[in-house]
Amino acid sequence: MDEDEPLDRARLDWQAGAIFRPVRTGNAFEETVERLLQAIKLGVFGLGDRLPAERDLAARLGVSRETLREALRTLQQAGCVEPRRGRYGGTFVTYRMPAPDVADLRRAARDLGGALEDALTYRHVLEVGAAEAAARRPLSPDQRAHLESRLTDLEQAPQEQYRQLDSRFHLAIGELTGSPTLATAIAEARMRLNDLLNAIPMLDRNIAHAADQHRAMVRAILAGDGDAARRATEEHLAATAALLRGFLA
Amino acid sequence: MDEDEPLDRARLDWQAGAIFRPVRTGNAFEETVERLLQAIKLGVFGLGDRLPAERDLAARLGVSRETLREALRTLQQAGCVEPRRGRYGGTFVTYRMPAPDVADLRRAARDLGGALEDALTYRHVLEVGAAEAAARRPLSPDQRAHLESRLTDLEQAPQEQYRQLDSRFHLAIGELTGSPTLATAIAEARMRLNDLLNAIPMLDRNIAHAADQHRAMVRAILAGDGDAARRATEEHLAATAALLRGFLA
DNA sequence: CCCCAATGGTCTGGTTCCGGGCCATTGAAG
DNA sequence: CTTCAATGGCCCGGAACCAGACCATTGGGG
Repeated sequence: MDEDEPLDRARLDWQAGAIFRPVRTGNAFEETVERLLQAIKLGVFGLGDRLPAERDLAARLGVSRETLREALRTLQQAGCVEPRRGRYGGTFVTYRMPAPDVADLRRAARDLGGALEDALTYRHVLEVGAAEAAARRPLSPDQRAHLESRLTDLEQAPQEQYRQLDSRFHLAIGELTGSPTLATAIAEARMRLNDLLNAIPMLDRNIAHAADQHRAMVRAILAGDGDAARRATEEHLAATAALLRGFLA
Repeated sequence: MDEDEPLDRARLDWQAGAIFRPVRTGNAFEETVERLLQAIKLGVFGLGDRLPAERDLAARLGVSRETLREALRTLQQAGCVEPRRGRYGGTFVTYRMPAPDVADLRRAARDLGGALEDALTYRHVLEVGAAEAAARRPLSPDQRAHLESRLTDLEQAPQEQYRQLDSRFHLAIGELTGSPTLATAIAEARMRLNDLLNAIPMLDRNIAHAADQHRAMVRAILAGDGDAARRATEEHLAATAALLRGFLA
């Protein structure tokens, strides 16, 4: 046994995490809270927007209405959301993004721990690959217009909404790949880094730099130039990652 | 409202699938069966291998022992697995891969439906990105040896085990990125295509071609040449995808 | 002014799932 | 030969979760 154990251990560690990872991540309630919170923080729903009706939302999330309501109640108590009754009522977003704070950033990074490099690698592979895939795809006029509109939304964004519109821009590229799975994975990767990205102070110089890179990405994608799209995205993500590491150092 | 509705719909469809996807996919039992079956089909556990003990496995899968046992019972009835009691007992794999069959392939593809292109895109982005990421990373002697050993295992594989060792080779590249999330995603992407890939008849010519590509990938990764790793992987995946589409046409 | 449809708010019965304890079986070690 | 530890086999009480029905509130349309 003393000779076989190390081999078995190695074999399991090898990819036990990849195959034998948990089937169910904790309880449905917590998962639902997290999902809604991220939807709001990613800017899918902005301040004052109405969430889908409870019955509808519960069905989309594959969770019972009771569980969803418990999650909404939690968000309400946290001041993120506010229910209104009656016809044309609903659940409305009241969340306002807190001002960036380097202390928050360091704390968030500490919480992530070793998962930071993991998340950065994951995001890099997904977003670079998605940009290239989108560029190599024939895009409809609607799709082209949609991408450009996301870009102009972002460029005209008031500082308060910048992060959320930035997320929406990047998620839009994922959508253009035509692979729902890929789009979902990009959203998930971004969710993991979201608290970190949101905590980065916004300097005019960095925003201007990012805007150039965003434009380069869009140009390459619309031109159908996969290599250029990949390079532009690599550059953009590298800049963001460097910025992040800078504030953490 | 008649004017806002279309917008709301579009807004939701936009990425409702990405953010508001189901929190829980069906019941724990079915999910567990699927996971175990895929672990076996991906070759993580070969014929005659012993699975981790029930208590251990249940903990890894984040599921109760009863639920796991129900899943194992199902696999046993399907002839995939066989329990043995007593110390040094356990649950042993009895699954043998069925011979490739084009009819199976077409049926599996029909079951996937439109998700086929989705899965292929997803896999392409992940595996190409992973190969590049692995190449750009400093690899320990152990890691280099591990990759080479996976390659030689594959090259010396008896036909019966070829598919499973092929999966293990590709998953090993994911591991080399140092990103558990990425490795997991690669495993998941491969799982989706697994039934399809397993149903492809194995022709000597194709296997020889694949072997060349595998060697090129390993060479590039070990040489730290990210561009070459990416190109070699792109070529390999394109060939596989073309083969697949060929049998479906 | 009244009605109605859509929404959030509440309750209940039933199912799944979990946590943990206990038993039965087996083969290696002493 | 006996002991013992690790394993699969079994069972139960409680918690989580679900499906669905019903109530309360609201604002627009008739």
